[in-house]
Amino acid sequence: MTKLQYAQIIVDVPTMQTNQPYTYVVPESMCETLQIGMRVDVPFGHRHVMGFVVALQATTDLETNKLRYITNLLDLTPVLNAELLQLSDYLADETFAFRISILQTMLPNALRASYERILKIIDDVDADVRDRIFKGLDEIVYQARELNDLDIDTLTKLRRNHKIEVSVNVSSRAKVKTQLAYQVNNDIEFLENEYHDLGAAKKQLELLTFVMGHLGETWVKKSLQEIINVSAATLNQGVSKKWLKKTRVEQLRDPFSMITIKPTMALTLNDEQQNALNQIVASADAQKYQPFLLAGITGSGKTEVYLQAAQHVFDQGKTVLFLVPEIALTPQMVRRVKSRFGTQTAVLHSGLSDGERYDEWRRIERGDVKIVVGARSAVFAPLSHIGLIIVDEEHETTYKQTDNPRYNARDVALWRGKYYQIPVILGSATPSLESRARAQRGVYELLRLTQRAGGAKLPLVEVIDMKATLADGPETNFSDQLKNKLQDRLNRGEQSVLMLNRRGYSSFVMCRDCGFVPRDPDCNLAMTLHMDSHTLKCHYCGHEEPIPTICANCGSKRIRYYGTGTEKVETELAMLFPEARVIRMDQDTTRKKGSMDKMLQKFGNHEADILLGTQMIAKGLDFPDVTLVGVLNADTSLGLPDFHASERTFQLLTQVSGRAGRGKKPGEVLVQTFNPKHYAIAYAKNHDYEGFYKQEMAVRHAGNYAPYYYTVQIQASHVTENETAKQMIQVARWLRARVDEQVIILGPSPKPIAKLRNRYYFQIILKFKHPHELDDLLSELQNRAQKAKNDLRLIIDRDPVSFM
DNA sequence: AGCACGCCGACT
DNA sequence: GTCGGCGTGCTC
Repeated sequence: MTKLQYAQIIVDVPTMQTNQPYTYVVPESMCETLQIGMRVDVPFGHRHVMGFVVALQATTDLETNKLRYITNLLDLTPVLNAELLQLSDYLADETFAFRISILQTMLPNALRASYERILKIIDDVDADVRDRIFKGLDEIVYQARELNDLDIDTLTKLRRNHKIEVSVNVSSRAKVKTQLAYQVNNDIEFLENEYHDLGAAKKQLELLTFVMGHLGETWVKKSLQEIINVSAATLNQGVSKKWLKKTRVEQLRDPFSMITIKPTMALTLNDEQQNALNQIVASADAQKYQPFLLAGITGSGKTEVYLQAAQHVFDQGKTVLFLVPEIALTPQMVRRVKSRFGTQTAVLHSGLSDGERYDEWRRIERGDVKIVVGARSAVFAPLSHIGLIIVDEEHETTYKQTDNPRYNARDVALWRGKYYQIPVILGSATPSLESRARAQRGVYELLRLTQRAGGAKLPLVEVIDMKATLADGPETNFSDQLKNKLQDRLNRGEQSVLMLNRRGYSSFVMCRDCGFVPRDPDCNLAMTLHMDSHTLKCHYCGHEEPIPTICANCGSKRIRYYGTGTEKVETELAMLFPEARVIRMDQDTTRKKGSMDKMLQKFGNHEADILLGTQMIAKGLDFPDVTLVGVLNADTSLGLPDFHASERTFQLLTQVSGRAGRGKKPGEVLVQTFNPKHYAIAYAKNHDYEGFYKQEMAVRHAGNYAPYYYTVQIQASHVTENETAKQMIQVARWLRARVDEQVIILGPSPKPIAKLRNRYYFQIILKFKHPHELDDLLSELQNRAQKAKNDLRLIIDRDPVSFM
C-alpha cells in the first residue's frame, strides 16, 4: 500500500479565511497510528492549534518543501467517524457555518482544545519582570486571560527583542477519571510456588486462590473486595509478593446510578398503533430510508409505538437515536425509555457536567449503549449501526439552534436516517405545517393515531370571549366562568393549571371591543408597537403607520396596548382566592437548576392547588388530578409578528389542553380570548388538527409563506442604528440586483427586538421557491460581509423558526 | 484569532 | 532620522 503521508486538516481557527482544509505532512512515526477523524496539534502560522484530520492521501499538488509537519496526536482513536465527517460537510454548507464550528458542535465540550502558553526566558531580563511575572522561574505556563494589558505589553516587547520565547501547548481538555485496580500476575509457576510456600495465613490463601483462578485479569479494587472479602492490607501484601500489580482503570461517572427504575413490559397496542408499528418495522426490515410522520393526538400512545419499534431494531442488533425537545420537560418520557431498556440507555441532557457528558459520549462511542435519548445536540451521538431514529414532538422549535451553527436537529436526523437507510419517525400531536405538507406530497409516510390509548376522552374545551367580560366590568385577567370553575376545583380539592401565554414579549395593539389587531397591508402580519416613534411597524417589510385611535374594523375607540406579566396575574389570583396555594413557574422562578423539578414534585404531591406558569407548563406534564386547565390569554401568540403565529397558537392550545383529564376524572379546558372566532382557536377547541392544517395551508399559500416558499433571514447588527440601516439597505440592493424576480426580498426592517446588548438589529427576509437556489449568493454575501471592515455583524439563518 | 508586514505622524 | 500607530493580509 502506498504511504498516506499527507493529511488534510481543518484547523481550530473559526474565520472565513481559514475555513478550508490545510495540508500537512504526516511524520514517519505517526504513519501507523494516524487516522481520519483524530484531533492533532499542528503548527499554524506562528503558533500551534488543534486540528481535525479529515482526509489522508499519498500525494499532494502543493510544493512539498513548504508543508509543515503534524506535531502531535491528541487522540488514540478517532473522535469522529466517516459518517459524521461527511455530515459536517453537509451541515457547514446548509447553515453557512465554519467547518470547524460544526466539528466542535458535534463533540462534547471536553474534547475542545485547551491552549496554554509557555513563556521561557532565553536572555537577561530585568529583575522586576523575572520576580513578578516569572516568579523567579525561567519558564512559566499561563492562560491567555490571566495577565493584564500592561504585562502583555511588556512581554510582547521582550519577545520582539528575543529575550523571551513563547510557545503554545495544545492539549485535550478531557480528563478521564480513574480508579484503583489490580492486575493479576499470569505466571502460573510462580504462583504455584507461592501457594506451596504459603503458611497458615487464611486471608492470603483466599486471595491467592482467587488470583490463580484469574490469571492476567484486571480487577477493580471495589469489585474484587465484593467477591472475596479481603482487606486493603491483604491486597497490599499481595502486591508486595508480586501476585498482583497496582494499576488504574478508567472510571465512568454515572449520574443516574442512584436512580432505580422498575422494569416495564411492552403494552398491548390498539389497531392504529399496531398498523403504525407494522409499517415502521417493515421499512426497518427492508433497510430503506423512510421518514414517517406519526401524527397522534395527545395521549394516543405514540411513545409505545416508539418503544416497540426500538425493540424490533435492537433485536436486529442495531441501535436507536431518540430525540426529545427538552429533557427537563419530558422526565416521564426518559423514565419510560430507561425502564424499558435499562442500563443500555444513555441520556444526554443539559444538566450534565462536561465530564459526565463526555463519559456518556464515550459509553456511546464504545458501543456500550443501545439507545441514546437526548435533546438537540444528541443528534450527533456517535452511535454506529443506527437502525431507527425517533424525533418526538417534531414541531418543536427547540430543535433549531438559535446561535451558530444554526442547525435543525430534525433535519440532521433525517440526514443520518438517509445515510443509514433506515426509518425515521417524526412524532407529534400537532405536526409542523412543513412536515404535514411533506406527508401530503408523499415525501413522508403519514401514520395517524386518532384515539386516546386506554379509552380516555379528550377534554372538553370551552372558549371564553373576554370582550364580554371587559365590556361590563373592570379590567381583569379572570372571566366569571374561570373564577367559578377555579372555586369549584378548590372546593373539591382538585388541581388546576393556569397558563399565561407570554410568547412574544413585543407588544401590539388590539381592539377591546372586537379583538381586531392591526395588520400590515402587504404581509398580513400583526404589527409591533413602537413607543419611541409612536408607530406600528411590520417587521418583515418595514411598513410603518401611526397608532390608530379608532378601530379599523368596528370603529370603537377602545384600542389598547396588550401585554400582561405573571406577577400581575399572581397578585390578582391571590386577591381572588386568598386560600389557594399557588406555584408560579416562569423563567424567573425556574432559573436555578433543579428548581423546576422541585416545583413539579410539590405540585404532584398536592402541596399546591394551582400551577400558574408560562408556555413551559404546556408540554409533557402528566398529573392525573388536574381537572381544569385555564389559558388566560390565548391572543398573545396570535399577535406575534411572525407567519408562524397561528400555528404556534394552535400547537400551544392543543398541548396545554392535553394536560387536563389524564387520570380517571374528566378534564375541562377554558380558553380566554378576544378572538373567539379565530380559526387557530376554533380548531384547537375541536381538537381538529387536520382542519387547522387545511385552513392554515390556504393562508400560507395566499401570503407566499412556508411551506410554499423557503425562507432565509439575514440579520445584521451594528453599534449605531443609522449604520445598521445604511449597510442593510446596501445589502438589500446588492441582493436585488442579483436574484431573479421570482425571489421575494422583504426589508430591511428593524427586528421586533431592535436593540440588544448595545447593538441595533435589522433584518432582511428572502423568500424563494427552490431550496438551494440562493446558496452561492448567500455564501458570497457572507464572504463580503466578513471582508468589509465596517463593524457590521451579519448572520444568515436558513428556515428561521422565529423572527424575534 | 493572532501576528507580521507596511506605510504615515511625534519624538530623542 | 527612528519609534510605534493600527489598516491589511496570511497562516498548509
